[in-house]
Formats: sequence, structure tokens, C-alpha cells
Amino acid sequence: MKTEKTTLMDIARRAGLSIGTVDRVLHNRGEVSRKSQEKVMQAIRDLGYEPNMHASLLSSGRQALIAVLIPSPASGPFWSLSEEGIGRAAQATAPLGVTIRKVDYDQTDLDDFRRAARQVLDMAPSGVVVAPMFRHETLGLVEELHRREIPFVFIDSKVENDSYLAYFGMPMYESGYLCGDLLTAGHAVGHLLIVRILSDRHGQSDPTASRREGFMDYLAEHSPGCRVSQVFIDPDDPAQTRQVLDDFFKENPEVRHIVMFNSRIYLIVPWLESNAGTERRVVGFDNLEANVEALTRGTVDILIAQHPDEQVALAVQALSDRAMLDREPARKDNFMHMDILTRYNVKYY
Amino acid sequence: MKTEKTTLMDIARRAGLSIGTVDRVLHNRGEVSRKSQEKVMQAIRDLGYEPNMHASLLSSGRQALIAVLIPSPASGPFWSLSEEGIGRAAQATAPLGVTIRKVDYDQTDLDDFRRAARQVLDMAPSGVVVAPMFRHETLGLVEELHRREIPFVFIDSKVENDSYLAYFGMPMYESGYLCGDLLTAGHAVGHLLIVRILSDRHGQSDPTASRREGFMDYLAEHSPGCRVSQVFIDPDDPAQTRQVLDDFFKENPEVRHIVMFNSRIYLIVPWLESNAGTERRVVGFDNLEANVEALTRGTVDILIAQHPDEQVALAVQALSDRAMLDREPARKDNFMHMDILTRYNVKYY
DNA sequence: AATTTTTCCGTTATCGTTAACGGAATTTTG
DNA sequence: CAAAATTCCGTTAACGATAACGGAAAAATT
Repeated sequence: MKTEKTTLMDIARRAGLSIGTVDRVLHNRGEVSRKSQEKVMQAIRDLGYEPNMHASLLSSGRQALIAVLIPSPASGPFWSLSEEGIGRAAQATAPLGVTIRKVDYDQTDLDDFRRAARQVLDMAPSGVVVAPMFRHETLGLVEELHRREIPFVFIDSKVENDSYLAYFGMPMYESGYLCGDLLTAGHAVGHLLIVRILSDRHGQSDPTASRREGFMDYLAEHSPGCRVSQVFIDPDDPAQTRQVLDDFFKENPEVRHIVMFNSRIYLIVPWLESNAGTERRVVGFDNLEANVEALTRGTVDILIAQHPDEQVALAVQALSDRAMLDREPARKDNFMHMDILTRYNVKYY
Repeated sequence: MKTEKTTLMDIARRAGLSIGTVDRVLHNRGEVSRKSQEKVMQAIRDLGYEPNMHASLLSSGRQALIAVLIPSPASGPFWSLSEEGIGRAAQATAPLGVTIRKVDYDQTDLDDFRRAARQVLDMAPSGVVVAPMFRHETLGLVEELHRREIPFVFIDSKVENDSYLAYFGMPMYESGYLCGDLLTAGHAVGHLLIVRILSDRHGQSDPTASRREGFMDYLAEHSPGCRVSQVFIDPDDPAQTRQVLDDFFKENPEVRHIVMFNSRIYLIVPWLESNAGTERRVVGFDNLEANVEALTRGTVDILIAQHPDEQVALAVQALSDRAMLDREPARKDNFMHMDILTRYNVKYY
């Protein structure tokens, strides 16, 4: 089986034209008569041409700059997970000629996001990864990107603009539903506790809202009589957290099931560990270092993780493929694994 | 920040030599005086040279042929999962100039493995992926590969030969331990059932033995008084399977927990579904199509999956990187995720 | 000292694609 | 019908690394 690669030269010969013309057809940059165009396309079809990516990239000297716009690790440990993903993506794509530049912003500071967005635009990247926190401003950004024909990829969540190249994230509603199953372990539960963050109480956009919905729907279907209590804690005030939990469990000592829908289950770990002795079932989200440690110690039973590092890596890969190889991602919307982590499998993640 | 790539020419100039000499140093193929050698290496250090992979690959016309030696899908559905992984790996590496050829063998037929091994050697590949089934013969093969300086990667399991480039597999003992936790859901269980395959009864090498060990150790630690029963079924005889289970549950109607350590939990699904009504907890391994269907229907509660497709893909990637880019894998032994699949998260895998 | 070897190094064609350049052929304009 | 403008196409020099080739210089052999 002689698999001699067919080259531009082969096609040119078969079409009775020159490689210059063939190249013009391939990149349809005009200056080719209809008749020649068809001859070339026929030859390509006949010979099954596959461009040589090395020759192409070498000759064109194509370079790509990909901007990654995410909340800064300083504004919470969740996003520091993605650092590693950026590193891996950088390593994988660097030899291709891709540079990755991270631009982070304070996820609680709208003005800072505006600044970061402007910075991204100013560097005229060939692709942008966006983790949206501010709906309205993100919309503005992506519209501008669309106008400039700069492809962009959403991770974690997305906003209502359809011109994105791809999206990588967790199915939120389903993760809540799954969480219900894991917390109750399939049994009926009489009374359980949801711990929430104080600032989300009146927050207009709680990103975990649909997760909570999925959870409640699971309960309604599988544990109909269940009573659901909520308490609100202040992430910056451990004393308040302790107080709130003390109060709740003094009144409701029978509650055995505790869940949080954001990534901050570690906030209640100190209380749990100083009030050990009761058998409890605790479920949280995301493999933050602090969460994983609590899981390993047995304070937390299950974490549902979405691995933001993988999301970033895939997002960068998609943009790199687009910029360097003109390849579109296989799927536009990519819902990622919901990994169930217990103390017994966590060390292999 | 001017990041003009430094080329061979830059180095040659700085060293006061020609690119020919620089190239000889880079690939240390001799014919260079000690003094020149050092001048070149100094220049490389000074300028921070990074070879241009496209120019290199284009010029050298390097090609790689990677052989994948795995049990045939016909000998059980487990290995057909890896097909997809081969496909993905092929797609990813083909543009680099890598061809992948699968060679499969009947995992119950020693002679067939010998034939397949010979076939692999005859095609003089630049790398081999091996899923070992026959210990002794695999040893023979890899020793020969080592002699011929052909790198190879183990997947699924490995044999006692240290010259492998990498290994990708599941930690078997730990997967059994995890399985114990998932089957009992952390509670004490009085009596449970392990279903095994008849042919493994006296089989000298049951690949799931250490998984069973991990399981038993979990029980000893967390459910000490638990009684463990075993039954043996014939995978080719549904009637026998039914009979065996009927008999067992007539005598032990109180048993609620069932587990299998190989990938064939689907074999007992028909019995489970025609004997529904009792609340049972069923745990198995691997995301075979039949298993996943049973999971979705609720007949099986949990699957622990190792995703052979990922293993193959990573193995091929490692060999491709080695053959085409002279890159060594980051880690030699790679233990993969143990994914916990329930009906609620399975569709995202 | 003349020769043969050996050591060492520079020159160069090549890989396949890209894109600038310029020229021929054709069409439009005056 | 000549001049000007288009349209269309072939030629060619990069891109950076590879490795074959041959030649100069040094060393070893007579």
C-alpha cells in the first residue's frame, strides 16, 4: 500500500495548472477563473489531498495569542485550580506557536472586570477564553469580539450570545439532581440542611441557583416529605458561621444531612470537626485543596467536581485548533464530567 | 518584548560556525571537535534555543507507525470500548505523521497471541501499546522489543519488566476498596453476594484478584461481621446463571447487596429485572454499553469505570511524542481515574 | 617529505506551503 | 484601433531544519 502523500504539486499537475493557482483555490483568495477553480477542486477530490500542516505552519509563520479572562485566584480558591490547566494547555500548544496570556479580575469588582476586558481587547488576541461573572459586561465584551471576528470560548457558564465558538462547563441542574441522590444515598430523609453564603441571599444572580433547583426536584421525586432548612453564613466571619450552625443544631439536633451548592464547603469544616461524634452525611462541590483535605479526613463524604483545569485546557485547545489549523470544535456545547469524589478515589484525580 | 525565535542560523553565527555543525551537535552525530561542540552548546544556552518542530518534521520527513496490541472486541465487549480511543488518538496524531495499526488477538487463545505478537514485530513499528493477557508470552515480546529498541507502553495491566516507557491503568486494589465503600454506602452489612465467572474459579491469573482483595479489606475494616457468599456463573449459559441465582436467593432471601469485580455485571441483569420488587444495591465495573443501560434503568446502582479509551489514547500519545518529538512522558506509572457512575451522571461520560 | 587517512566543517538541495511579484492574455475604455 | 485596465496565472524566494556531499586542514603513515 503506497501511501505517498499527495502534495500541491501533484494536484497542480493533474489540474494542468501551477501550485500558485492551487494555493489560491485552497485559501480561496480569488484571482482564479471559474474553470480553473473547478479543475483544481476536481483534482483535490480525485487525489484526496490532505495539507501538510508542518509545511503550512512553517511557511506562513502563523502565530496565535490566546487570552484567558478569568476571576483571579485571590478572589477565592476555586479559580486557582484553573492555573494548572492553563499551564498544561500552554505546554501543549506552545510548540505549535501559541502564546497564552492570562488576564484575571476581581470577581466582586465590576470595574476591575471592565479594565480586564479592555486589556484583552487591546492585546488583539486571536482567541479569548471567558469565564463570565458579570452578565451585562460580558455581553458587551463578546459582542465586541464578534464584531472584530475574534473567536471566543465560554467556560464555567455562558451568557446569552450565540456567536461563541464553544462552551465547556458542568450541567448545573443535573449536578444538583445528582447531589440529591448522593446526599440521601437513595433513602428517604426527614430533614436536611442547606448552607448558603450570606451575600447570595439577595444577590440577583446566584450561579448555583439552577443547581439548587435540580436538588429540590430530586427531593420532591424521591423523598417527598423532606423538610429543607437553610442557614446563611458569612464567608469572612468564622465566628458568625459557628454561631449560626450552633444555633441551628441546638434546635434541630436530628438533622444528619448537610449540603452546600457552591465550592465552599470547607467553610463549615471547622464547625463539623469540633462537633464530631454524630454520624453525618456531608456533600459539597469542587475539588479545592481545602475541600479535598476535609474529604480525606472523612469530615466531608462526597465532593462533586467539575475540574476547571480541564475546562480551561479544552477551551484553549479549541481556540488553538481554530487559529492554527482552521479546525472547528466537534461540538459547540460541551458538558463535562461530574466526577464523584470520595476519600477512596480522590487521590487519583 | 521582542520574542523573535532564535534559529539555527543565530546560533551558528554566535558560535562562529555553520548551521551544519550546529545541527551535528544538536543531534550529537559526531564529527565535531570538542572545542566547537562547546562553543555551540554555549551559544544554545545563551540564546535559549527551541527547535522549530515544523521545520524539523518537514525536513526529516519522519513518520511513525504505532502498533496497538489488545484483545479483540469479539472476545468480550470490554475491549471494544478502546476502539473509540484508538480512533481519537489516530485523529490527533495523524497530522503529525503517525499511523496507528491495531492488532488484536483472542484473549483466550495463547497461540493467537503469539501470532499477533509476531505480526507486531514484523511490521517494525516505532512504538507498541500492549494490553497484556498472557504473562509469559508478553514478557517474551517486550524483551524482544527492548532488544530492538522499540519503546512500548502497557495499558490495563503490566508484567514484570522495567523497560516500558509508560503504564496507564487503574489501581486495582484501590478500586476494590472503593467498591466496598460504595456497595455498603458506609453502613454495616450483614450478608452480601459476590458473583464470579466460572472460568476464573481455578484460573491461575484472575486479573480482578487484587480488586477482590481491596474489597475484602474494606469489609474487614468497616463491616467486620459481614458474611460474604460467592456464586459462579457461566457467561455462555444464561440458564445456568438464572438457576444459580434462583438457588442462592431461595436460601438467602435477606441478601440485598450484590457485586461483581469484572466488567460483566450485565450478565446478571436479566435475573435482577425478572426478580424486581426487592430493594437491592448492585455495584459493578466498567461502562460497557449493556452495563450503562442497566444503570440507566436503575437495575444497577453504581459502576466504577476506568475508561479504556482514555488509556489507549494516552498510551498512543506518549509513543507519538517519543517517536516524533523525542519527548519522554512526564510520569512512567499513570494511575487513572476511578470514575463513579450513577444513573444521574452517566450521560456526561 | 610525500602520501594516505582521519578529522572536522561549510555548502547546498530538499521537504511542502505560502504569498509576493510580474507578465501574459483578455477585456474595457477613449 | 490603440491604450489602459482587468483578469488570471506561473515563477520564485522565503520558512527552519536535515543530512548528504565534498573539500580543507590536520594527523598518521610510508
